Amino acid sequence: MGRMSASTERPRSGRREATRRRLFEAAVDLISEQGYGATTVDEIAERAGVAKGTVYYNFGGKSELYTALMEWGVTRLADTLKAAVPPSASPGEGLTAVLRAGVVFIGEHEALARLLMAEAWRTNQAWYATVRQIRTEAIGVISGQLDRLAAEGAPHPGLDTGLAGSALFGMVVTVALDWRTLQPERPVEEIHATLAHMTAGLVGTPASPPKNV
Amino acid sequence: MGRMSASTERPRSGRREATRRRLFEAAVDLISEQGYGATTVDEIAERAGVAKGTVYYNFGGKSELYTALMEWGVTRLADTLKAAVPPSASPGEGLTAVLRAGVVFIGEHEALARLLMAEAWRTNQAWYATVRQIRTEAIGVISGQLDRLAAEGAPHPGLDTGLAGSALFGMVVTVALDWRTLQPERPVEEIHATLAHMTAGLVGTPASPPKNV
DNA sequence: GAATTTGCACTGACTGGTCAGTTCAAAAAG
DNA sequence: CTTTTTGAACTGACCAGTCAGTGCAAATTC
Repeated sequence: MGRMSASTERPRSGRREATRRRLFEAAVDLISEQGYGATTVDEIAERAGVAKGTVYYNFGGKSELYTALMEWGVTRLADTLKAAVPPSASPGEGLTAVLRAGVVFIGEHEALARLLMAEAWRTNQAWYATVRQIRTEAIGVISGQLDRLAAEGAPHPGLDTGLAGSALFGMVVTVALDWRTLQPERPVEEIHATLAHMTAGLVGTPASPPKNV
Repeated sequence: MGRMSASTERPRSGRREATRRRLFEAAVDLISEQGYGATTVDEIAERAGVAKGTVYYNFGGKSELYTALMEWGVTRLADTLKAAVPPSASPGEGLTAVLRAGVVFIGEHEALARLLMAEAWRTNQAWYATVRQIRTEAIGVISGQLDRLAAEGAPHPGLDTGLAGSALFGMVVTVALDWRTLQPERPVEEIHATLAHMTAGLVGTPASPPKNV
């Protein structure tokens, strides 16, 4: 009658969790560089400092590792974006905050961002549904701010906020990756300033008075 | 020693050219769906209606075929964008025209666009330099219009047009692929209208807020 | 509290299939 | 005659996935 280790609880030692994370990190680096097909399980295991069998023990197979990796990564992104909007923020401030958070996140998780852009479009892969769903979640955070803007009677009431959200998402990721790739020494602020310039028309900045339509 | 003809191209027999194009088209479809690593040379040859040996006769190997394919594809995109701007167009019109051309191109060459997005960020591959260079060319067409806008004293004179060009590029590709993937039945005009909405602030449209179609 | 059991987490040599690339004789096209 | 394509057989490297075995800490028993 010792401790009843209920089936629901597993705070065991955290070892497994740590192993998984090391595998994720190794896989993100390698796959973002080489692509999924060109990256071998042996490589991933070696980089993670783990035996090959461990991959199969933890995930069941290469593609399952990859699916889990995507889920892990995109969830982190979505959570970061969600957390970036203070509840008190105005719609315009909220949008700006989300975009900035996106740029910062990508600056810090470059490999993951490359992966997201590269593999998100492979419609017939096993992981496609997962990636798509969580990606939509991330975009939803952006679209949410756009909805609030629209509700307040922003410059463009007829805007398709879903599509516009995905547009801004693509814009942020592309700009951020170009930044990391071509001019990594530039400060984040400059990147974000450019994005702010470009979305000024949407927000209807007081600086450049919106000409009402 | 075989003689090297001075010209880089050898259009002598149209047959070879036709074979190459069929191989390109087959390869684009298959690789965009499955990825490079998962697509076999046998598959490509079969889809193209050609013998396996023909691939090796024409390209020398799988990776060379792929590099040539990339070059072929990205060049077509860049050329299309360049051709989309009428010499007489105002900067604002020019920008709108380029964005529309991008959306249309992607609508018509979906597989190619997927492939381009997937491989554009794989910095250490053999074909990276090629893709990057021509991608820059494509973005340059957009940035060129932005430069003209800036010269005319558009709303945001301090804008980094290079970065902004890549932002718009990413926006167009992302929106267009989302469109093809999630709501392919929507007419192009709606997609383009959303983009026009979003760039209205850049162009500083005094008289042409795009009407809903 | 020592001895034993349980089972989780991990290991790494091994296997069986897959596929890029080779080769070449011969047919078709030009 | 030359260029291009065919088709099929062959090889050898490579790699996803397997599985019998190790180590270890907590739980259980005596």
